[in-house]
Order: sequence, then structure tokens, then C-alpha cells
Amino acid sequence: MARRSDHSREELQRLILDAAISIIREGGKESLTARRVSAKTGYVPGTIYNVFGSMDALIMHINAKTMDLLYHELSKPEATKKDDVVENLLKLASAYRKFVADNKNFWLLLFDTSLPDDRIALDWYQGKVDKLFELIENILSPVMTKGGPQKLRMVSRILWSSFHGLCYLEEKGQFRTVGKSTNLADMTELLVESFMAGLQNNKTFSKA
Amino acid sequence: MARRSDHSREELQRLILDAAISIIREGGKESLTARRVSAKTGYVPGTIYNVFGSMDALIMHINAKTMDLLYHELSKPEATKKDDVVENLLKLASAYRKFVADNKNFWLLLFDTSLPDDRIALDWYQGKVDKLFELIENILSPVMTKGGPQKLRMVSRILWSSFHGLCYLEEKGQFRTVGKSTNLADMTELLVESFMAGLQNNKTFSKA
DNA sequence: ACCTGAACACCGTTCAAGT
DNA sequence: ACCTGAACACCGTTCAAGT
Repeated sequence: MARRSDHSREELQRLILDAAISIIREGGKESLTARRVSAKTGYVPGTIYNVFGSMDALIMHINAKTMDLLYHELSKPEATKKDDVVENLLKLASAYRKFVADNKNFWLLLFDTSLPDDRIALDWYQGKVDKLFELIENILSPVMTKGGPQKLRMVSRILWSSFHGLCYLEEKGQFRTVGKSTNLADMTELLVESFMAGLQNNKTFSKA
Repeated sequence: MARRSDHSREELQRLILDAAISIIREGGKESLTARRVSAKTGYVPGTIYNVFGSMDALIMHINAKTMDLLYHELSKPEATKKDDVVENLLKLASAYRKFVADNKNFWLLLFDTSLPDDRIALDWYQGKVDKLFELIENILSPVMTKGGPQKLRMVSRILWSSFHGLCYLEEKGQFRTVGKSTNLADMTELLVESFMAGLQNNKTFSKA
């Protein structure tokens, strides 16, 4: 091989990242190996370690891109916001489901629990997570003036967790018994409508 | 080594399973390898393939044990059922959180997405999953006489997904911004209380 | 018939040796 | 100074050869 200095450091970084992404798109996280990435770039495995430091670091960069794309996709329905909070939440949930379906392998990598714990210490990473929570907070804030930012954060995280949990168990095939009749969209709708209705009746949170 | 015929097939199965479980308890799913299991049993890696067929099959057996233990732990609060549905659900959720905390490595293995897809085709596996859903159904059924079994299943799966999603994102460290103040128990409480309140007001599902 | 030992085709990661 | 090539210490899985 011996490509030595054919590319700059930045080019090398892009080259490796793109190769890794195309491998995951095709075969999922199981097929991502340092040696396969290097073979695809024409460089030697060691080069990945020069440029990224480790395979985990490379995966972090892929996940960053995934979160950026997810944010972009979820921002679209927010642009067409109506007055109806429930409708806005359902649009967001629907966009999330579409993202999961369209980018399953990247979504699975993003929520892979094998990643090292120090990842959560990285501010830029957590910042991207927080930006996603903010999308829900923006939808909720008009009807949640009473509870303060603390409660707003809490409710946004509850909703986000629930959306995620539904997609996750669906992906794991655990809703199987009922066949295709237990629809993910129906469950999300019942969840959001009931939860928000109950929340509105609670005088600590509602506007009125 | 050459342990040849020191143990029966059943003994061998138990020996391997116990070795695998102790490896996971100590170091998580990352540390589970065929060679480490075989080293711990005193047998050769090939023996695992004789007895279990593959590493994935061995993991399935571990997961089966995990689900049995989970069912056992979640059945306890159900035994002390009160009339208050919300209280019963919160007790179940609390027991689930305790299980996750006490058996983190096994819980992570159970929800690992690397496992093969044909796992979901196995009836005995799905049966154990369904039994867990039934725990919630049993709590819900007194107040959900109107919707029929279809709706009961739906609501139980919504609640289960939400409990799971909350634990999952907590484990991933994604609630970090608010520090320890965003309490998992508080979020569960707000979720269950609001969702059930909203559900009761919906004339399709409530008893009254 | 059953189980092993050894081989096969891979891994992630490191680092001396070359340019 | 930078990148490679080769090595190190592992993997999961298979299967001919022994008992």
C-alpha cells in the first residue's frame, strides 16, 4: 500500500470517517473494524490511530454526525409549528420514528452501550444531546409557564425517554405478540394525548 | 487440559453458563469471550460449541435467566397490591429501577442490539417478554374495563417502554445537565400520574 | 459417538524502524 | 516529525484426528 503523504491530515480524517460511515450503513456496527476501514481507505490500520487515537474516538465522531443529522431532521417539523402542543409533539415523534427507520444502523450505534463512560464527560457531546431536548422544550414552553425551567426540563426528558423507549422496544421486536396491529404511531398518540391531558389538569404545571 | 468426560452434558452446560455469568457480572458483556469462558471451566473453546452451538446461543440462555430473575423481582411488589393503580404502577417501576441498578451488566446484555434477529422468532423467549408485560396488564385491568384486551395491551406496552426509556437514557448519562436533581423516581411519578389521569378522562378507556 | 487440539481467518492496538 | 510495517496478544468458529 504505502500511501504516505498522499493526503493532508484533514483529508485523511474525512477519508477514514467516510469509509467508516459507508461500512456501518451497509453492515451495521458489527461490521465496523479498524482493518476494514483501513482497507477501504488504502491506508494501514495504524493510520486510524494516528488520526483519531482509537476506534472509540472514531465512533464518537460518527455519532456526532448522526446527532447533527437527527437535529436537522427534527427541526423541520418544528418549523411548521401550530398552536396545538399535542400536534407539535406528535409531529416531532413522527419525525424521530422516520429518522430511526431511515438510519437504523447509525441510530443503533448512537445508543450502543459498549461505548466508554468518559464519553459523557465531553461537553461538546452532551451539548448536542441537550440541543435535542430543547426541541421538545420549545414545543412545551407555551403551555408550561407555571412550573419553571426545572419542570420544563423534566417533562421534556420524560417525553423524549418515552419516544425513545417505544422505538427501542419496537426495534427489539418485543411488541410482536399483537402483530402489526399494535402500531407505534397509535401508541405514541395515546401516550402524548393522555400524558399532556393529565399534565394540564395538574395545577402546578398548567397555564390556567 | 483434556477434561474429557469429567462431566455429563448437563453438568457441562451448567459449568459453562455459571462461568459466563460470573464473567459478565464482573466485567460486563465486553469481557465475555468464548476463550475466557473455556479457560474458567477448564475445557477447550470448542466445548462451548458442542454444548451451546454458538456464543449467541449461550448469551440467549443468560438472558433467559435474567428475565426469570426480573420477573421474580417484579412479582414481589405485585403481591402487595393496593386499590390505587398509580401506586401499584410506581411500585413496579421502582422495582424495575432497583433491578437495573443491581444487575446492570445483565440488563445491558439483555437489551444489547447486537444479538441476531432470529432470536425474536423463538417462542420461549417471546413468552418470557410477554409475561413481563402481563405484570402491568394485571395492575391496569381493574380500571380499564372499557377498552378491551387490545387497548390493555397497548397501554401496558406504552408504560413499559416509558419506564425502560427513562432507565436507558439515565444509564447513558443523557440527563446529566440538570445534575442529580432530575430524579428518575420523580420523572416516573410525574409520567405515571399524568398519563393515568389523562387516560381516565378519556371515555374510551375509563371505567366510569 | 464424542470431544479435543490445532488451525483458520480474523480482531484492536502499539511502536520500532524507516523516510 | 510523521507514517508505516510488522508484531503482539488476542478474538469466534470449524473440523480432522484421536479416544
